[in-house]
Amino acid sequence: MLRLSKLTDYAIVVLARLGQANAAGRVTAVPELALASGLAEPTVAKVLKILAQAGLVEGLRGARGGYRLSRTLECIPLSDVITAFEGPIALTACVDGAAGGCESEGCCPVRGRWDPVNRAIRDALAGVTVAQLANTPPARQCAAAVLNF
Amino acid sequence: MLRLSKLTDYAIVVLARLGQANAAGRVTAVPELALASGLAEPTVAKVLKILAQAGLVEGLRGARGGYRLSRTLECIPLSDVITAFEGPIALTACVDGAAGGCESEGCCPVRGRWDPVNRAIRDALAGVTVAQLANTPPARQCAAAVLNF
DNA sequence: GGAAACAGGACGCCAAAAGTCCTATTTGAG
DNA sequence: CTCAAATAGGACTTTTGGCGTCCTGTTTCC
Repeated sequence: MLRLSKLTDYAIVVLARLGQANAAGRVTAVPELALASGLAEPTVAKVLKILAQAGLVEGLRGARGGYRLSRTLECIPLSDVITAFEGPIALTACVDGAAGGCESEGCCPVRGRWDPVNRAIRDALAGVTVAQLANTPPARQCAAAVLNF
Repeated sequence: MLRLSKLTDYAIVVLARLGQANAAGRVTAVPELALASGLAEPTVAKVLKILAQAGLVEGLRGARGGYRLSRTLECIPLSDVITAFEGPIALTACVDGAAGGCESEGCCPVRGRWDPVNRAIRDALAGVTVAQLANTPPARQCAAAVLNF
């Protein structure tokens, strides 16, 4: 439905919470984040693992461990979060170089013409930071194109 | 996955074919469209029914009936097609006035802040016409904002 | 009157998402 | 040195929604 998956949605919320806590220099663990976000612990854990694999957060193992932001929320564009959970941002499967996937590739009247559209969506999502989505008070701004908020 | 549904994808292809045929003043029926599109007849029929309900095409019943475009492809923005098949364009369920859907509504740190993002996506999709996606030779242009193609 | 074609809905299958859980590994504290 | 806390990684089950198909009714031309 042109909707983000729930995990992606959760990720934004979790990142927002992490931003609040980490701004105070603290490291936050899963139980605390789950409580603050109103989500189930296993779900939050799953979200954080994916965020860690994408390099958006840093996991600190061992007792007194937890998670920490790799960059400030101002430096995390929405497109990065979405890509981590949903893969490359493209409205159709037949993106640029993807050949062979479509059976009617030869006669498709829209072949190759989705690329500008996908680029527009990507640009729009790259122009919004997680900080703008969270209620984060304006901290130091990143060098990023900013959407007309 | 931030992907269009297959039906939406088919719809663009079918509209493109309809544009070619209708430019010659003809009315096209389901079997012919299915053949030209390389899709199964029941699928094409389903697509056309939805397009007709959305007012994008006009169904002519009875023998020698078929489908005809309600407007030229230049006047059909991509957003109209997507809305017909996927509902309102919004990345999250908690859009503007939608209250009560989210259980953690009260404490959500991103509450209400998705709206500008959704608007940006909508604008981007409204700026592309089906004619631009199809290989349609440039006909008379509609009064529509056009994406940087 | 009959055939061709759309209108509208209902049904079943399947794939992907979503949520949960288990085990291994790491690390700090006592 | 041992234990507990916490992440890493994967596997598994349930559920949801897309997708394709089909059936019945209605309309219209020949």
